Amino acid sequence: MQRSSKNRQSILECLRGTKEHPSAEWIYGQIKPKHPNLSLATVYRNLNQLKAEGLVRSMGSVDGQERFDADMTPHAHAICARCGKITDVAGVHFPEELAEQVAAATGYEIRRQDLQFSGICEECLKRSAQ
Amino acid sequence: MQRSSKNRQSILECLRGTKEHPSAEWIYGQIKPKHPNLSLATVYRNLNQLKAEGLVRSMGSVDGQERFDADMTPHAHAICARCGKITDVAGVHFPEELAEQVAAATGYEIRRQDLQFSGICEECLKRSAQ
DNA sequence: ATGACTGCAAAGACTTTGCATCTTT
DNA sequence: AAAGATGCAAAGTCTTTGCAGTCAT
Repeated sequence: MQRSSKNRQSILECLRGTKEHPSAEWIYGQIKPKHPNLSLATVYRNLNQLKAEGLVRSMGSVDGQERFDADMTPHAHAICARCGKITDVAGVHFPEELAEQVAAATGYEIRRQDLQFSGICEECLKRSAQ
Repeated sequence: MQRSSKNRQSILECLRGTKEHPSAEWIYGQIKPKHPNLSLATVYRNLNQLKAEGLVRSMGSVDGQERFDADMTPHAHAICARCGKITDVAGVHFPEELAEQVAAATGYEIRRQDLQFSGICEECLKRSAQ
């Protein structure tokens, strides 16, 4: 049986309190100052556990690092191909019936759908304009 | 300037000739028998190069391995969370105007959009039904 | 007490890189 | 001959794991 753990709690709170869609290491960097003997392995272990519990999901890897999100509501993302930033996109909804179409076409039992846009973010555009 | 290379050629053909959305290692395994002194590093190097040229794209990582696709036409994918298989989904089109909405909402210059479904594939469903 | 959680260091897995050699132009 | 491409082995990254000690129940 699972117990309560301050580390796991902090990790979840950290993830819920940011829009960074961060990597394990970023989370570690945030929490470490307050819990000086936290280790990176614990962050990885807890992220995997939270993922298995469905409290957190993986956004896939950007530049070789897995990125996480605690916002489990369906929403689209935009990823900057240059700096790796991940931005939530509000107000873009994909029709629910798509999942059924896909299930019919592929035989899959669909559990999740992700709509991901990739391009260059506003800051990177400005930076390269100069 | 770039030169022609049998290795790169083979890798591209391999990728174009399969629906596996394979990893570097899978491609290596396919080509190695015909080119016995091919090295895995070369596969990685060429995949990166092909990616930079826009002839190949990355599907993101599945179980820690990056997966590639040479089909550059917009299409949706279904990924099996159990076995990692990636299946093309035909006939599911996302409205083009979405990209514009996203650009307006985020300030990004959108270059690509990916629609990804994840769930359990037909074979895995059968397997677990027994 | 028991089983879960943790830190640390070591191990693992995937990918990249340095370098000498071989190819293509 | 010059610039790319390659093989091999070594190095790098990110992530997981083994183990002994700690903590929650």
